[in-house]
Amino acid sequence: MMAADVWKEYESNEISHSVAHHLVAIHELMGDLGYARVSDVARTLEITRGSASLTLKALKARGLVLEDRNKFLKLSEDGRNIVDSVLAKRTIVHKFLNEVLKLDAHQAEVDACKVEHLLSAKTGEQLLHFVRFLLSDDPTARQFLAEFWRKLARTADGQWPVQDVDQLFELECR
Amino acid sequence: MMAADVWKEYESNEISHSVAHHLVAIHELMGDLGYARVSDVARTLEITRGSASLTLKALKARGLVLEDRNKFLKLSEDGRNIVDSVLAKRTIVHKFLNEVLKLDAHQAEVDACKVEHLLSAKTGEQLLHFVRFLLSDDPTARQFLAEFWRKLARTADGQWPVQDVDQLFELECR
DNA sequence: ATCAGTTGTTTTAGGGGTAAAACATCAATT
DNA sequence: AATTGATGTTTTACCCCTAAAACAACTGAT
Repeated sequence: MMAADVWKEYESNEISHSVAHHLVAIHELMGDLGYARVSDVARTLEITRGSASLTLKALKARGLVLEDRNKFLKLSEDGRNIVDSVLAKRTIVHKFLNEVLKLDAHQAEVDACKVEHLLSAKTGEQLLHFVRFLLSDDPTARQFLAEFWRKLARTADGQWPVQDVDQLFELECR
Repeated sequence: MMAADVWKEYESNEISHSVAHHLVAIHELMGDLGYARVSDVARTLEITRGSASLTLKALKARGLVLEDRNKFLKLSEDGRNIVDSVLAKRTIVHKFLNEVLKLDAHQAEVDACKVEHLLSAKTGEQLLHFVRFLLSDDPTARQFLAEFWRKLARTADGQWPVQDVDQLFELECR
């Protein structure tokens, strides 16, 4: 059985999906336009200015977003750190899903987007090491990937979701 | 830039974290006690009966949970399918994080719990194939894992989050 | 100087999820 | 029969996120 403190950590996540994307939007706008205002964030995320205004007000109060005398926004040091960790996880998860598991780019993007802000730093770090080695030119890695993809190509899909997991890994939970 | 229809899919997820755990709780209670009432679910999840009552009322309305004449709950066919897919993803993600990436069991449990209901079926399926082969007795897989773990052991941690990702994978987004 | 468009904000409202409290039912104990 | 405990529900309220609408302020064009 899963302890309640485990599943309840989900809601107590310091950084929500929405907040992550507001911060990333500011980061990208700074790169693209050189500035970021409430309207720019709203347009980027395709939400109303009112909604962006409220969320960004909260982020200013949390010290993740700073504001100009002229209402121009930028990330604080803390905000930048969050964006860095989120984008790093997004990148590595996308790479793993797309280039290793061979999911199409759109599905990889959607799934990476869903989990990027939820994975722990340690998980992101280990996944980075793993994917880095997996996609390196190390002959062991190359041979393994070639063999995996070969087997994958001959696998008939369709037995998902669960019966397989039970057979292959002795499962106590069913 | 990430299109808004991608990041907005998060909220439009058919099955929320909370709902997933209510359904799984019923599943587990059926296995443990042979029955599941509102109070049992509330006790399992460590939330109030009132909160569980409201959520489960919604799940009954959605046809995922069925109710006895005596207020005893059980999963519908749809509810069972959701539980199966969620538990399958939880299991395979946990196995990957713990047995491949060598995260400790608790961290693996927390991270798996956070993403289990968000991953697409296709991602779960591919991950299953991947982990199955990776942990099989195939010599290519065994050699690869041994080499990865050997390299991992000599890696000094701490360069997370992001500078590394940039160097290793030419990144357009920063 | 006026008018239109853009921008930022607040207010109001709704959905999801939760807690706290009040309430009604029911069963077992006395 | 009366009390106690467990159970299920509703109400109220709060937090997060969003939309819609109204409002104020600023900018630019005429």
